[in-house]
Amino acid sequence: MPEQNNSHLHALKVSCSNCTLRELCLPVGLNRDELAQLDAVIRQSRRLKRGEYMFRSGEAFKSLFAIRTGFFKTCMSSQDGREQVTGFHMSGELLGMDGISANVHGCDAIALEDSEVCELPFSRMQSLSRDIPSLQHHFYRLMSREIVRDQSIMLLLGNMKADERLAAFLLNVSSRLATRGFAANDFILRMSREEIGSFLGLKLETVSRTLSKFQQQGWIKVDHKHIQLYQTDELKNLISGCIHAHSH
Amino acid sequence: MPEQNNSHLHALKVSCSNCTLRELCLPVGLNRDELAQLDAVIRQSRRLKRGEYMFRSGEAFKSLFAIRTGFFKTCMSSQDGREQVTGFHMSGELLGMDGISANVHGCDAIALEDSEVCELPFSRMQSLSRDIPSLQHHFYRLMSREIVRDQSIMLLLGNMKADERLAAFLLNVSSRLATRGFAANDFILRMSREEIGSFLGLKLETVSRTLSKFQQQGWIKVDHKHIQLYQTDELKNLISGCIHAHSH
DNA sequence: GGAGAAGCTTGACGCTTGTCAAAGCGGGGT
DNA sequence: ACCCCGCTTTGACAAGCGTCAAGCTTCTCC
Repeated sequence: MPEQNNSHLHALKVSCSNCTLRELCLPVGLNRDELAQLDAVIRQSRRLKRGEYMFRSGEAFKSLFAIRTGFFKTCMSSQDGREQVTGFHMSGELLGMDGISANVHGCDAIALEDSEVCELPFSRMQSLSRDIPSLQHHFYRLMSREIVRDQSIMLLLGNMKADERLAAFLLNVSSRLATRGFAANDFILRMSREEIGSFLGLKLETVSRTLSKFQQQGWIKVDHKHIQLYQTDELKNLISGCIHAHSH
Repeated sequence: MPEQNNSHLHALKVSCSNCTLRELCLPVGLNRDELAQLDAVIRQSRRLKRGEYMFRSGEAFKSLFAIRTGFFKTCMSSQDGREQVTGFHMSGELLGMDGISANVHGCDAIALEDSEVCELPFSRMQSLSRDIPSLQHHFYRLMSREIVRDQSIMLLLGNMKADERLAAFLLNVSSRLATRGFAANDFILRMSREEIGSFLGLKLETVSRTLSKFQQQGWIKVDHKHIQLYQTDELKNLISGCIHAHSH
């Protein structure tokens, strides 16, 4: 249900100009000189092992982080210990935008596999985006995209049943992997059943049961974290009714 | 649960410079000349009657809208007709930021009472914010605030029980009204039970029953849309466990 | 002012999902 | 290589919320 297009690459195109290279940035419309300025701002990338924090809720906000490689979850925790996963994030995505409003990070970002990120000091990106209009516009669009993503998750949590949520989740993961050149119908989940459940507003047992149900119906194959999608049409059918429709 | 501070006034301070006046803008740090530029960009305000659309999902995105007076809901509708309310919005709040990413509005915005809005043509705000750094920063913060708000609603929809959701909702409305100088413990709801339920991921009957339950316990008084809060402490107790806590 | 529609409340019932429990499997670390 | 711990699966049961239905109040429009 959340973004099923290839647009997350835009973040990659900006963030990895000093590594994954020039041509990735061109779509943003930067010239050679502007690229050099951008390179100068991006800090050396940081490597994180599985389980490490990219940032924590409550920490001072100084930078945005772009995922170069790897996989992350973001989550908030409540006073009584419950934690809610607010998103799963793959290469090319930009994290930390919720920290801008109060100059404090609003969630934890934790690596679910060994990962590599670029740090973008926000104040310098801000002044740079004054000089490079297309960069400014790009940032507005990225933040807007995050708003759209969050709202489609609100729709999922507010309207959909357990099997619809799982179907939407699997299709979302599948399409995002495909965008990055991985197999769309055969992948390894990097997160636990509990983390999936937390993200989808379900208990881990419900996640497990629903996956088993999908398997019994021949729609997917589940081997622990290894998922294969056999009949994506059936999954799409499940959520066809609850998908967002423009009114015109 | 969503924003319980006075920061929504920031949008007002920007948007209403040509009406609600100068001093409201100063906190953003604009000088006389910059204010004049801003005034020139803001279009004459528009009046809307109850039930009218400020914008519709699918329409071309050209402007953001600041609510000067009145009350709005934003909602998305799915193909099978179900609609989900994604937010309720009061004076001073800025709407339409989800349209930036795709140049298309992503939700409907509908007046729940006669209202008045300022239109901010986005491309002109964008170029103006290049010349006025504090305005640029202000916009980033407003968008970030929207992300934070959406994520706290995700937390509500993913983790909380019906009575916790209602308590969080009532306290949120109360605090936002107080911020605007209205009574915090005695107010008229502008939306129906069904709209509340849609926003909170509940059915209207559950909303009604839960309000009745609160009333039986002496915590509130319900007379249709007229709500009085008698024991906000009890409501706060309900949600104290599920409120967001920084990890440090 | 009256009639109809829309919104609200309340009850009875059932389904979906959460809770508790037990057992199996797999993976990571020593 | 082995062991232990954590993750997953599955079952039985309970509860919370949704569904259906009826009756009531309030608002709107003529």
